[in-house]
Amino acid sequence: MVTIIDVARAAGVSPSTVSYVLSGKRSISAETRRQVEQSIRRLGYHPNAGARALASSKTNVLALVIPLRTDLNVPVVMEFVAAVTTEARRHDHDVLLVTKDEGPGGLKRVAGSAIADALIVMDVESADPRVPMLLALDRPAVLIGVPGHATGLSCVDLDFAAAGAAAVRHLADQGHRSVGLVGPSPAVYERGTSFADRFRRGFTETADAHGVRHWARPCGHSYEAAQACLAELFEADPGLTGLVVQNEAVLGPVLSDLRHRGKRVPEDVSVVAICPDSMAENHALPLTTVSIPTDEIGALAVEMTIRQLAGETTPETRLLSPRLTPRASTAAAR
Amino acid sequence: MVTIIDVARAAGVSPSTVSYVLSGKRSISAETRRQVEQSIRRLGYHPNAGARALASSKTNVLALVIPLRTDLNVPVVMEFVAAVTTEARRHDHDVLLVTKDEGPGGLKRVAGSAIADALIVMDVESADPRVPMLLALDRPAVLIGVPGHATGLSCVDLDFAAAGAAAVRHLADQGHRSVGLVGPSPAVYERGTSFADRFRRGFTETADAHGVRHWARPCGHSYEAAQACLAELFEADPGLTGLVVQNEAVLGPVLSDLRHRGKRVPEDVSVVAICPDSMAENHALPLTTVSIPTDEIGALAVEMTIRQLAGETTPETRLLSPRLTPRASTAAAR
DNA sequence: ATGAAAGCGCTAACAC
DNA sequence: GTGTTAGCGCTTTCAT
Repeated sequence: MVTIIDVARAAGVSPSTVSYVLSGKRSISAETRRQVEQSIRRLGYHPNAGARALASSKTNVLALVIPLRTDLNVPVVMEFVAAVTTEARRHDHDVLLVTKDEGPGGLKRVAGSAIADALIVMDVESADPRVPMLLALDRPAVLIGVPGHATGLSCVDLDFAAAGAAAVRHLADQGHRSVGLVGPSPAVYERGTSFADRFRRGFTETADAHGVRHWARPCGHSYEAAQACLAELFEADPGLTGLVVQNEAVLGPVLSDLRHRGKRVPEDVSVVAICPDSMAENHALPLTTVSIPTDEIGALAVEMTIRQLAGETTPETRLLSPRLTPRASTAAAR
Repeated sequence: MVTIIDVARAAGVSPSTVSYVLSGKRSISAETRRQVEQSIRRLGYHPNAGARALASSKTNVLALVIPLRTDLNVPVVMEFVAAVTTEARRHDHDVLLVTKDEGPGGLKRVAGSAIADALIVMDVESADPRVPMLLALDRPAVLIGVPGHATGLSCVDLDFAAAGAAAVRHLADQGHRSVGLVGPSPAVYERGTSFADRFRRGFTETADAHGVRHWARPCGHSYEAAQACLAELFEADPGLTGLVVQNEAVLGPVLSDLRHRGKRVPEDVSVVAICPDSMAENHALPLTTVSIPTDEIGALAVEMTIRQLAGETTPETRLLSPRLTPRASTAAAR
């Protein structure tokens, strides 16, 4: 193994000089820098992460806590993971994966063993035991999603209330007078994952404000669940002409069940999907969406984490404004 | 921060004794162990990962290299990530994420900085520049998937040739005389990701062996691509009655396009899907599958890695036997 | 602008 | 069965 001492010897300088060339924390003569950099390259030197962490108390690693459940949209989770990892590298950090099923203990383990400098936590629930743990840990931390009530932790998320509102407004503007929401699975509501409630609130309030009749139903991830959900919605109002689907996993089933019912999209029913844009364009019919900007959210989470690591201390909650992209699945009500 | 010295003092023993209690590397009297364990708990001690890594040259971290591309099945990738992470924890290891786009340099960085003890690499291509790098690195490494030709690296994967064979055999046994393969996207074939070729070979050879006519086509991830793919297949043989879909992303589109063509499943066309079981059961029609056992593959990859870390040195390639589960999407040919 | 040296917290000989 | 101690490779004062 090549150490900093090998490099120092080869360059004819002291180890500390090599360290300073690497960190840029003090000025180095051009000639020395050249020598050192050349030796580093020639020897193929890489600073030892453990030694560095021990000496500096910084690992340059961010822990990312991901949900394992399948009642969430797996591809969406994967997009977050990719976005966070990519952005972390951009800031010279690595990402350590922690699974949600480790619970608060997992966070404690990571913080206690100083294996990561900060934590990014996904899929936070309303009374999530990890929130008090994060507070107690007193490490830089950012939540992707927001817990039920303010906690003093930094959060990033799509403004789901505004997203729900945008979806309904789009339909209302097109003359729809009765709309249905195909929501996330019941389990998501039950454990109080707030994005579901926030979205439904935006949906409901905006529909009320526009005098639009509205029904909201959770929906499991199977075809049968989607079928049952639509059955309920159309039973509640056979005249329903607008559908908002906040459950990307059943987009396919919803669209085919509509077909079975003899409802054409968008002639008979307009459909707005809430999902990443990448998932809206590969359907038989390109879907009007309120997009979930996973890249932006992931990148922002990392930026906020890095800023906390740099000393910024006041927690902030950033809710990104939704963007609705009209495509072929919505049209004016007849 | 609580250090091993604090624990030692509290327990009235030396630091090394605490270390040995933790590692179990020498015998400790019951009483001493009790004292130490109690102090550890009382003080909330966690060994510092950096210090440990520095002193022992072991990080207890596995690097997992994941593809970011979307021409692979994202949910499948996510399942691997989850399986690897879960199994790693079972062996007291953590997982560090590295993205494929870092290329060979990423592997070098991870190995060079000793930030992980071993590497697990997904989505290996036929002339993958990461293979020679892995060989040069001389660290424990396991590939999920197999490169074009033997490399001296350990590999785990589904036996895709056998999977292709099983799918065709199932159809042939039901009396189908002409079958089509909806394959992964062209890009997957182009970069020589071998699972696609191995599957197609199993498909082709088995069809030949059974005297079954066969056509294979790659298929992009959009609805249009699926439509075009089926158009080509049915143009090649309008009498086609068996379809093998090795592209989970277009399962929905394929099924709806079949409907548009007036082909009922399974009355007119039988469909076998290659995908994780979790993805086969949520369709309008439960699908006959050859399942991709992501959990097993991921867990096995970790086990093989851990075994290498324990000193096992001979590389091995493990191809898991496919399992076909008949469901409602296949039936006897009329 | 550079060097010397004291740790960072732990493991693993080496003692007894 | 337990204690002592020399590093592991780096960062960062403190000197000059």
